[in-house]
Amino acid sequence: MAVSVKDVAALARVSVGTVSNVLNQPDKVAPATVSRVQAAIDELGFVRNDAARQLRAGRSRSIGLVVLDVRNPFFTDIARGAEQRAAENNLSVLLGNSDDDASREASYLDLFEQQRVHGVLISPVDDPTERLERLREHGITAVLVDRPSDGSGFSSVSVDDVSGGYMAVRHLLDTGRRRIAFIGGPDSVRQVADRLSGAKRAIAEQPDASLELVPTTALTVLAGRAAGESLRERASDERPDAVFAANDLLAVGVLQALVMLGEVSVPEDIAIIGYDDIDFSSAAVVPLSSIRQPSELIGLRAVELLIAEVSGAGATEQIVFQPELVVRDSTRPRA
Amino acid sequence: MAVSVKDVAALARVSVGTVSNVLNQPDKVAPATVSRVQAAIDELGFVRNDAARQLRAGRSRSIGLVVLDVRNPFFTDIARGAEQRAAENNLSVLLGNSDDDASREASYLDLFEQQRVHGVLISPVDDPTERLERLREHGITAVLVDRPSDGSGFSSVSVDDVSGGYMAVRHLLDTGRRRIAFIGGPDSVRQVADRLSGAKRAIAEQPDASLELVPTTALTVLAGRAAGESLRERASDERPDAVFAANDLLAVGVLQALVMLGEVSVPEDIAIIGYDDIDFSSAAVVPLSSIRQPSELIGLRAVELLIAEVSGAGATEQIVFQPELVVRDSTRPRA
DNA sequence: GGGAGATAATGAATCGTTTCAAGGATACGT
DNA sequence: ACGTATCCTTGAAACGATTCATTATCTCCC
Repeated sequence: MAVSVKDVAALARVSVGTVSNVLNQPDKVAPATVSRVQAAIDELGFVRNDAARQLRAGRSRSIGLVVLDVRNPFFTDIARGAEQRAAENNLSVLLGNSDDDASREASYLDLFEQQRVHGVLISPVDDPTERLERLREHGITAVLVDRPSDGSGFSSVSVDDVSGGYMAVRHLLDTGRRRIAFIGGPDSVRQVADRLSGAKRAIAEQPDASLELVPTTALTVLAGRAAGESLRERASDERPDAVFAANDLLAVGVLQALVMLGEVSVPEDIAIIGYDDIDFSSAAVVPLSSIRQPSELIGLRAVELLIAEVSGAGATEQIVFQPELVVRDSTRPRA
Repeated sequence: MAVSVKDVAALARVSVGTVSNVLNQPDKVAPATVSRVQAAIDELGFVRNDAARQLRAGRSRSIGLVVLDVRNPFFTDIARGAEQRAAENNLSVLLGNSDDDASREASYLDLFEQQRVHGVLISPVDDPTERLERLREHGITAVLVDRPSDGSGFSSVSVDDVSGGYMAVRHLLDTGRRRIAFIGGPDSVRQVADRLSGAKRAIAEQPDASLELVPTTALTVLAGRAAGESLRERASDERPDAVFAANDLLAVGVLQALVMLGEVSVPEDIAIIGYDDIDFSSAAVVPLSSIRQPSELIGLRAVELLIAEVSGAGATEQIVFQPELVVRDSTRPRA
């Protein structure tokens, strides 16, 4: 049933070595032979066995990508960027979804290690240094995505989340808000912690402003809705006058909860700003202000760094993008 | 650098066969030996080489999944479902994104074939029968996802799109609309054609109703926005009074375009219903009515069918789910 | 004490490809 | 006619795990 180079070689009456050469370096083979072998390949419907190639090569032509949440368009955009650049280099991308769960993340890394992938791109849940060093010892390079490498000796492509957090809250303050709520969590997610820290810095510059923390257990629409409901249930004078959500999914959820029953209006009563600027932000009930990150570019660059590190001198590099404020209706100043 | 079973065997002073047995059937090995081998594995940091295993096994433990659009939450939900059931069976899922492009789809299938995947789940761009039959000849089973198999002899898990299209338009008619526009395309996408055909059937039941086609080139927010703008630019008496968009992404785009400038109001001037009921539908400018499909369940079932077909008698099975109407503000009847 | 039976461990063969040293054929220049 | 350079092709070794027929060791019982 399975057709191998041997069968092709037999039919074309050449050696297996020649078949392999036709496949990999046709210019080393006489034209007549090439076409004879090609004909045999077509006739038998031969398809290369990747496992055997990889075994010989010692490494696969796939890149493993582990993201925190496939349902977040920010990450699928990164994946698209990565995939594009990978394809240009004749590589493919294996997409793994850790769902913020360290054990799922670990099992993907195990899988990738067993597969002897070309390299790994990862937006880690916790501090991955130790695990990634083991990968490196085994000859697998890793590039951090959406997370700086903090001198841990890995290449990384990230966006300055502290600065993004600062921009978001600075914008809220500039438009006259003073009682800010930060909605996000868990803290263990680095991006959340950084955005919060930027937010705090902005608050510190404004003596009459205050920052309240509303923790969530996940960065999803659902968690946002829950947080939003907790705000809506408060007496109106105990509500914040602005919300900075740690990402757009949360912001969408918060928005939904606040506006649904018509008690609270956005942005009149409460302004909202999110993070990531996913496509849907502009299509929300009230178009959402947000902090934009160059997501596809992150994926592209990450693959580039990976390829450079694998094939080149092995030098690491850190890239940090600056985010960008996108203002929409949800943070319109009060009349 | 690379640690193989040989090294482990040497350190534990057993044969390679025994190491393999410890890995795969520890109960066949004396407890003392197991722990000695385990110790050696830990000390050396041995990691199995998947390529070698697969080569021997003749087939990998991955399932290839090709979807039409990773950015569409409907498909990532399917992927999540598939991944979950796969993981329970000690399989992993490779996610490929065809982006409605037949050549991308083909190159993923080539890749999966070279990888000798365990099986393929595919939501195909065109008619994949021929290609999938070649896969089958090579011993790779395929299950169609979000598409009935039409007697082509493959298992499939789909949702009755004709019925969904009918439900959508029937609902619009029931709420008093008569000049319906169907926005969607390209026709070559089977789901679009089926939903349209259901829509036509509903129209046929209502003599005073009319259906207009507004073709799009893709099923994305962007394409929807373009279509929506073309409607907005018309004189108000030439606009339809309801829109049925072939999926929610389109619907969101249409909504954006119509409502943005405030000229057209939804649902007063134009009602909108989408398809898929993605999370964002309920959070749109005007919460969108939609046709809900059990997306995660589709992924789960597809993997189940695949596993059954691969390991069992090879019998195929077709599953067809019925969609469900979800009514929200965007189709509220006019006062 | 010897044979039957159970239990463990062995090691060579195998999967399908790539690589590479070696060999063979051909043409060319002298 | 001979040496040499050029161009193709060959065939065996290697990658690393699994399998399985075989051998080794031990137990138990008559």
